[in-house]
Amino acid sequence: MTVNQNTFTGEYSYSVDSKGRINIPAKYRQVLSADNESTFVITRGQDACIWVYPAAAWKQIEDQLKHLSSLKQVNRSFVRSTVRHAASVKYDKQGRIALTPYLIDYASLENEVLIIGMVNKIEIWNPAQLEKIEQETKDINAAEFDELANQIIL
Amino acid sequence: MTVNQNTFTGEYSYSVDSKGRINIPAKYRQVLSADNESTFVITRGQDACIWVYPAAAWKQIEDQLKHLSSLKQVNRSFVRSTVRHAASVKYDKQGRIALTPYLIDYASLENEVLIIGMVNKIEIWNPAQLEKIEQETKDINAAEFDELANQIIL
DNA sequence: ATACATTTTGGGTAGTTGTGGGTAAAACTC
DNA sequence: GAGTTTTACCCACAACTACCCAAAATGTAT
Repeated sequence: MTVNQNTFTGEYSYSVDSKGRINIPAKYRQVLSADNESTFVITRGQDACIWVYPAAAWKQIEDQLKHLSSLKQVNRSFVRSTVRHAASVKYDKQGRIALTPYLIDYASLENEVLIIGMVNKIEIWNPAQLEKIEQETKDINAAEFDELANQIIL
Repeated sequence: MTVNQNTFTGEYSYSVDSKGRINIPAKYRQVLSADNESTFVITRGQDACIWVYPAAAWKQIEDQLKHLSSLKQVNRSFVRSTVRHAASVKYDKQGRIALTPYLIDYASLENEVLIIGMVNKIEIWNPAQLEKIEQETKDINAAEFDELANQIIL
């Protein structure tokens, strides 16, 4: 295969149907490696959006969480908050996954949504929410982007 | 089977019936490996909740406890508090397990409960109790959360 | 521009799941 | 040992989910 597997870029405008389902763009399904078995893990994003991981990538996160001892209070809280809203979802013959009511509510999704490739994961946004956040953080980001220049060479 | 065995994620709102029974979410039963023979071990959680382990995983915990020397007072207390209220329970044809009166009381369970996947185990909460604990520990955790998040790349 | 193929969207149906409750066997009490 | 309580197992129903079919929309090639 010529393209990078499990690597997502670009932006798509899709819709959530009355059953809470959403189509995974065909391009993303095509780059998903076979070992994921058509399965993604959806979870609560750090921003007001839904994060979608290839199942195999999420497994690595789980494996790390398994090594945190539950005797520590912080560890328990951390594992709980990370995993609590995660769900493993397989896409159907039409390429759709079912979102959970909680995540739809958390991301304030209505009919129209924006699907954005974030390299190793995918984000699902309410377009209005994204616009709002971009506006709010515009000034702050400008300064910090300079810092990043040290880490990433574009 | 395609998904990760004995690995639990997500959150479910279920109910405890008048006989003290609670349904194990179908997703959790499906990922339980065959060697557990439909059996979980329920025990007192570190927080005010019930911990539910796959039977095979609990066996490993017991093995670890065996290696704690009983000469130390702390060890004796710890072993006692961990094992004392543990019960092995097999789920019925409808997928329900019976909780013990002690554990129902310990976790202050009423009709409505929250079942949370914690990767290698399951937690059963009174929603109000969880909310309370999360509030109490929010500030304490903030700093350590960041540390953990840096180690585990989401 | 037209025909063909792929992709997205909408909806129907059969099977699964969660919940309540009934009954018989087992355990416990006096 | 008889009566009472508890436990284990079974059936039934309502709500939900997964799966399938089909139409609409979009993209591609000639």
